Amino acid sequence: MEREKLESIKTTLDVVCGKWKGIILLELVGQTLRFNELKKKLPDASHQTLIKQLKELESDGLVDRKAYPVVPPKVEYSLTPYGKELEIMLEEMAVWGRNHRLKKEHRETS
Amino acid sequence: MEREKLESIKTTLDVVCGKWKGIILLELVGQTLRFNELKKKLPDASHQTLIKQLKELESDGLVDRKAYPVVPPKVEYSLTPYGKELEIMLEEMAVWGRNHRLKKEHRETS
DNA sequence: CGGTATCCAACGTGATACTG
DNA sequence: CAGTATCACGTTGGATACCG
Repeated sequence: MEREKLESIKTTLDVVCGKWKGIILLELVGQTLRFNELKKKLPDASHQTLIKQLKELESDGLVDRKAYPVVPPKVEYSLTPYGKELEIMLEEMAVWGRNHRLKKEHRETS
Repeated sequence: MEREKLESIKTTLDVVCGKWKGIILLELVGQTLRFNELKKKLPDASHQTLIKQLKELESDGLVDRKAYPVVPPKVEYSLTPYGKELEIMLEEMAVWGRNHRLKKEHRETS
């Protein structure tokens, strides 16, 4: 197995492996959301965990943060062109995860 | 965004997000390895961290563990048919991760 | 050779309170 | 509304030592 491939996988996992990052990215596919809208979609994520993860995603170049100089503040998050390239991978993850849960249920009821 | 899709992504991340899991899975694509062989391929992973992660992957149904009743012990790890379905996703992760690193280097040298 | 048992440090997540 | 600061806590990964 080529060394570079291994590194690439680690890199991807590093970027995507926050408790809510996969979901954040998926929510942002195809739409721009304000912080509060995003928060409503992730009711189980705490306020500043969400902020932290958004900041990490931003500094990794996946998410674009646009702050409007108004009162009260308004901040919009969206995917960068680059973050959009993750969509294929997210789809694959969704497909596999669905099967995994079905299989798990099957194991537990058999 | 459909609720089920979000759950599916979380499920997948739960399974794949160990420090070495992605790499372990990738190494096992297409080949069966003994514990020691695997260990040699992951020189930076500690002995029982590796064991822990293998156990988790096993209980998640991704990895098959085959122990031969011989002395000294011989244990072989391989992907289950089910684990093999991850291959597509791993490939996508490798592709994206490669781009990510290239972009990062570009940012840092510009 | 492969695995277990403890114990510990580091990190990620979350609760709460406060700011502009 | 969005973000920061501080602190507490659980989980994860790793070091060490020991077993079959």
